[in-house]
Amino acid sequence: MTETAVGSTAVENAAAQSKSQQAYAAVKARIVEGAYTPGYRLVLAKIAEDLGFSVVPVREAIRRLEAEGLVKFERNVGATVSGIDPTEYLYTMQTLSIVEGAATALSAPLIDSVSIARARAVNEEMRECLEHFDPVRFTALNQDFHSVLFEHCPNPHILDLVHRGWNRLASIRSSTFRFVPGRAQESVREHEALLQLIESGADADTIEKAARQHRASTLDAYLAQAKQ
Amino acid sequence: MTETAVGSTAVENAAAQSKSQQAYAAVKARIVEGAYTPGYRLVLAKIAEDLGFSVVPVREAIRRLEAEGLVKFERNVGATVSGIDPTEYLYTMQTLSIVEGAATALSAPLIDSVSIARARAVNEEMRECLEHFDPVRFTALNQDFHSVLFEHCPNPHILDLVHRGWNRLASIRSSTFRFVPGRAQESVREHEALLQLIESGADADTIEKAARQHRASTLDAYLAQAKQ
DNA sequence: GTCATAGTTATCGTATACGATTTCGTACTT
DNA sequence: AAGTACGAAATCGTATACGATAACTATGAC
Repeated sequence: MTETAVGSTAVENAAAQSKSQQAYAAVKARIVEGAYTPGYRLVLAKIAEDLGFSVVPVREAIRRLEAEGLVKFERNVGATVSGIDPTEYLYTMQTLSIVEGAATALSAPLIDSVSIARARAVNEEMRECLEHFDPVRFTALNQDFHSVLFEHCPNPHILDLVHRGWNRLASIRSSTFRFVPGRAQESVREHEALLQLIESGADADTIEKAARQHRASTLDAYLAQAKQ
Repeated sequence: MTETAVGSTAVENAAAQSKSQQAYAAVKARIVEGAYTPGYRLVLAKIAEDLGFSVVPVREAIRRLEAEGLVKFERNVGATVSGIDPTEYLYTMQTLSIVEGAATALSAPLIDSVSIARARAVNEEMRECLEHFDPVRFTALNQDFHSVLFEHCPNPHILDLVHRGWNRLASIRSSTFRFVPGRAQESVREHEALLQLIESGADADTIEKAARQHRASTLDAYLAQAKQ
């Protein structure tokens, strides 16, 4: 756990990968880790040289990242790590609130008490992170928390959408969007409340609303701050 | 309206497109129109020859289609139009019900009476299609109906997810999944009910549930039939 | 007759090469 | 001094080429 890049295709374990896949994983990792920040110019020839192979597989990798929204690829101009745009952030968060809400509701009936306990442990760690002020770890743990809940999610498509959203948010990590004061504490509290709802066997609709609101609240906190 | 391939990037108007984009549009169109049916083997060299250019842009196009789920691309084996799998159908429909539900709820407050009237007209055409038994046109009109409702959707990301779902369904059009007896009539009725909800200014949650159920019912009808 | 194995063919994956386009810098004009 | 026009450098887009891999076919053994 606590990996950086999220998604089924992120790191296929073997060495028997195509260079195209390797390039995809490498560039994606750099974006998600923050080595390539938004606006960063992705020069194909340079990346190819860095990785030690030609531009063709790199192009394919970039195209794939483009399809996932992590990269903007403009004809005859080049590729850049995509956007800080507040509007884009709003879109992403709103979409995430919907797909996370659905994923949580669909997963809830399938979560056993062991998973609940693990999720609770992760949430405790998050609480500790707050004291030591470790936002990077906090974010990673936050993904872990929800990943535990989604472990038995019956719909991989929805899970994939969640992961895409997370990666997209990760790509803009160091920007102004994250970490509204006080929001993190609230987030930990909401996690606990969500766990109790799941434990109590609350109906799907209630759980979905709670999970959705959990994400939406972070967005609201940002919007409220941005307004000032 | 009543286009075949749906999505923002489907048909960039000019001739000044990259061959990669042309290839993408061409192959996508063939899939969505049903010329390439599921399982169809996409031989890169052959497609390249058909279109009159080399394999490199075709590969990029295929990669993009892969990212959208329309194509399965296996290393050293090749690309095929992706799947009829009932499970896949279930995933897609379930995901669609969620994103369409959200898109409808988000759009509802922004829909004016003119759009409502247009949607209603489309729905009337659908009713007529039922009498002449024109399922292809019915499906196209169905997309038109919802497209009218989504015209002012404030979140393009969600709209994009809707379009991807539609394209995915279109790619399996001629299979056993569509057109459960009686479902089409019900669908037309549900459209009218949905319009009345929107007109009456019902709250977001009610509209979302109705829109979600509209898609879910089609899935349920299929599942019930498949069980027999 | 069926299975295993070797050889052939088809197709993929990637490198290299080069024309096309954009961008940047410099010199020239007003 | 500011703006424009030209030229050079950087970078992209695509074609071609070829080694690598998998699928297919045919031949032989049991």
